[in-house]
Amino acid sequence: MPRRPDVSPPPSASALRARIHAVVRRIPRGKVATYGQIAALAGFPRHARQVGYAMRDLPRGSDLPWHRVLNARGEVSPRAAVGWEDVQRDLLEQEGIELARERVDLTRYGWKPRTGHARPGEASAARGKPRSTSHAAPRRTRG
DNA sequence: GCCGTGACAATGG
DNA sequence: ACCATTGCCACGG
Repeated sequence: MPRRPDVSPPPSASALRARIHAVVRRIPRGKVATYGQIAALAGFPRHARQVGYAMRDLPRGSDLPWHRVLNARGEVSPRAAVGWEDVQRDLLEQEGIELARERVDLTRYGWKPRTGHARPGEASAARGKPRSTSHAAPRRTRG
């Protein structure tokens, strides 16, 4: 067997990254999700930061809707390369997502993937609740 | 294998 | 509501 793993397919993307990508890809147009939310949905709670790195390492021209990922406050997170923050905001508005004072109202544009059976009406009730943004499992704190 | 870094998050003042 | 501090974790040098 001739040499093999010369340029082997180093997933380069750990299972974690692959998982993150899969979740980000599911964010519907016109909606946004937070880093912590993505991490939790990917099955890795408290790995919000890793989501940020995964986004940062995305190749230019990626088909992932990376612009729909915001921080827990509904803001565009600052990154190393300046200038892209405006690009992200543009992409968001392009989808009809409003930014009030550089901020997106998560209660309105936040993506709520069906986890179980959320009834309508509960949504309005949830508004104003001190949601820990940790989603699903409060486990521990911070993350 | 230890140390510093970082597209995050929660808490307290 | 804003700012500073603390906690968490994978990754790279």
